Amino acid sequence: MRRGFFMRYAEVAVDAPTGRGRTFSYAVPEGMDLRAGHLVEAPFGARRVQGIVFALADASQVAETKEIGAVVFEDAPLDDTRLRLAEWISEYYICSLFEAAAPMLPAGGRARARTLLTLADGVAPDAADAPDVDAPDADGLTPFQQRVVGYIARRGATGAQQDRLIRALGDRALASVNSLVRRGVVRREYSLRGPSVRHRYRAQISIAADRRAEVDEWLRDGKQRAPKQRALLERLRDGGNGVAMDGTAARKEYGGAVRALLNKGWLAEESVAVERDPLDGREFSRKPPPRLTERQAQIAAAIRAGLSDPSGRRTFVIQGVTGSGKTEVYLDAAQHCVETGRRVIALVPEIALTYQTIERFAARFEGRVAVLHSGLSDGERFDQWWKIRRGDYDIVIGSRSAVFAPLPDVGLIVVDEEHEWTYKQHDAAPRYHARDVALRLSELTGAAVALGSASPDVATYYGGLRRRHSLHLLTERFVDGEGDGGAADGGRRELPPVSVVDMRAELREGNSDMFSRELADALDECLAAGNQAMLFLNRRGTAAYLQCFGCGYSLRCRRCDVNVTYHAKEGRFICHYCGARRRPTQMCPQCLGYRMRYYGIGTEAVADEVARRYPDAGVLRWDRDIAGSPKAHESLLRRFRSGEARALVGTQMIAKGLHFPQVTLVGVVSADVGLSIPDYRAGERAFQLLYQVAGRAGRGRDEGRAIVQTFQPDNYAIQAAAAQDYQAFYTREMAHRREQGNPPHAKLIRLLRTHTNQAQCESDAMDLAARLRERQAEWGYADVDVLGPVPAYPMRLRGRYRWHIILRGQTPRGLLDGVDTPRGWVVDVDPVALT
DNA sequence: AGTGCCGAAGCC
DNA sequence: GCTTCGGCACTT
Repeated sequence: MRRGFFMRYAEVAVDAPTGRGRTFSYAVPEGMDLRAGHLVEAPFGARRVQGIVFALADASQVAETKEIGAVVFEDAPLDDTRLRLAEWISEYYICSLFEAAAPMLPAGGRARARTLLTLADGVAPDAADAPDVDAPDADGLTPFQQRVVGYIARRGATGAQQDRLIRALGDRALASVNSLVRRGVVRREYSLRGPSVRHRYRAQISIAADRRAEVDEWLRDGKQRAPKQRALLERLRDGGNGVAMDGTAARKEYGGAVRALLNKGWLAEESVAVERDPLDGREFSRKPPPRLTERQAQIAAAIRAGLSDPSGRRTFVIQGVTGSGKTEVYLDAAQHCVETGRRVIALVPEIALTYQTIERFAARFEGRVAVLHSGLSDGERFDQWWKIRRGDYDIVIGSRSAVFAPLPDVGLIVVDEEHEWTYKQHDAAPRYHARDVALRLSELTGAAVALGSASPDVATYYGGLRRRHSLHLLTERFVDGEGDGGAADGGRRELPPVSVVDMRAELREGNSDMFSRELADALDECLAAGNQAMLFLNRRGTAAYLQCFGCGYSLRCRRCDVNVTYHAKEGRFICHYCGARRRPTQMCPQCLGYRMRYYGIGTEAVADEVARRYPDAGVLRWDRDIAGSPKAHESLLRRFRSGEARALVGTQMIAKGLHFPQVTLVGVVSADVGLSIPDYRAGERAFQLLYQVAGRAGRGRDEGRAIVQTFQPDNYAIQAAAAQDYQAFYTREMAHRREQGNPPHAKLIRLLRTHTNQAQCESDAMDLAARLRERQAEWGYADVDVLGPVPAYPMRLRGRYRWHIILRGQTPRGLLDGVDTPRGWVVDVDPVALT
């Protein structure tokens, strides 16, 4: 958009906790070339903050405006489509417009304002050296204010960051700081650092275009001295037209000759952006696209049709069992999309676990694929971002946040394993679901969306049955050498038989081992035959908890209201919520007796047990403790695939997307973890996990089997997973959802209050719930339930108490219209878990 | 998020 | 009648 004479004002979403959709008017300085989508810096109150220009206008909201301070990147990071998308996110997920747009900025582009605190001149830091003394000192500071001064004093001349101080000393430290600043004891300063990442440039020299003739003539005349200048010029000339050399290298080699020629004007030097590309130099084996099966071809044709007719339904749900070749369908659709001149975003739940999928995209579209993942350096991500925006790639593949990639002309969005919970961001605003953002992006751009899963989210499947989406089944499963199926020349394969073992019966009959007799026998047989086995358990560590046999006390985290899990290798108890470590204790801290016992098992214990029983099998453990980085993943993957290790013990990580042809036995050591948590989606979660785990067996030439151990053999989710029957699960689950009025029959919004003080937390939650109920009565929102407040689980996390209110109904959002989120509250729309 | 303002509570 | 604290509205 060109800024006309009248466009003297900009509507800017500032990086401050404003209400949803809100912008502030700023004057555009004379001569500033400002457009919608620009990232700017602007004064806001006493501070300077970043902002995003959403519109230019010839009038302002207020009489007096301040001026935009600076434009951060010359090119506007957000295009019109993304501005509209941010508006929707702000409204739908109830967050500020800036928060909504922030994930669409180039990596490292967002610069947080920092508040620095220093002691004012003349304040003796030693006045606060004894922070725990109760009596007020000569300065008249309260003991707590002394602690604050002490904290700042310890940071010295550099100053203390206010947000860190508040994290260290608690919320009330802010009030003390305010009072200390007012009294002149503490000085407060603000800083807004620029983006942490910039384009990397290198100097490049070449013969100046307009002096070429002169240079040629000088070189022809063989008599001149200055041999270095001559050598450099000859090299640049003979390299062909417009040949250039790196400036630094040239100076190193030719010394002063460079400077001399630049001064003479015969050489030109310019800055060229250096590209940092993580896939550069990696090779992918390129295979011709396989012939699609009849079923795959039908689905591919439907998507192709959807790609060329954006007026029809263009969301395609592909329910395909593990190994049925969904990826081939994605690849075909992607190819068609690229051939028609549009681009593709492919989302995968977790890069490290879906590396095979990425490799297949990279191989099919060599050199045209950008991979976005957390393992990249900021610089790599930054450069990728701008290249994607320029249209240098046809395909962007990445996890959740890749849905915000600045790809021009998006024609297709693939969401692989669409049911995965990692697609929902729950820990920071915007609390978006990447699949739902993709659907919205599709509405804005006309792009088609392919949602693939073996066990779709019941809400997605419901959308398919209601014909909101186009629903397709891929039921045949194929044996193949490598990758996620699809080879038409492979043989058909039935799903592996799954048996459910009742662990209560096992106990009654005197077997208290972690393995039932059936699983133990199957392991013997599998390993003796030289095959591989995978054992699954949804808990890391060795023992689930340590409890006193005398008084019932169990060892808990100091900052969270949960038991801590024992990790034998480290010899420590670890809190799985905050990571805090505790030493083991033999004496009960409560009754001072010596009867502490270890209860429950984790992956570490299972791996140890397998290693004890089968010393020669080679046991690998695969969970978050082991596989922290993508490198570690790859190395584990290689060791298991090569057959060097024949047993793999792990958490849900091993259930996802990986393909091991030699695995003939999958054992679920305990299917029960997480099944009894108070969450309406517990059943769905258990089903998805078990369904996937069981599907891991028998993907090669040998038959496979799966054994599920459980204390709840009658649970519908476990039974349906064992029967590998999605329909059965769906029917039962939907009946429950309907009965209880839960999604997809209603929408949920979760309001979470956290506070270091338990009573304050609870009473704030009570107050808000009461206000909402009043509002509900007044406005007549009879179809919205205000549930709670109740303590969230865990009730305390990282030292903060947690209470929440759940809004449930057809339009729960209406109750929050015009309500700004109070401080200390988190709003989560469509929460993925109610814990 | 930071800040100024206002009323309530604390202090002499 | 004075100061301090905590909640609240405003920032363009």
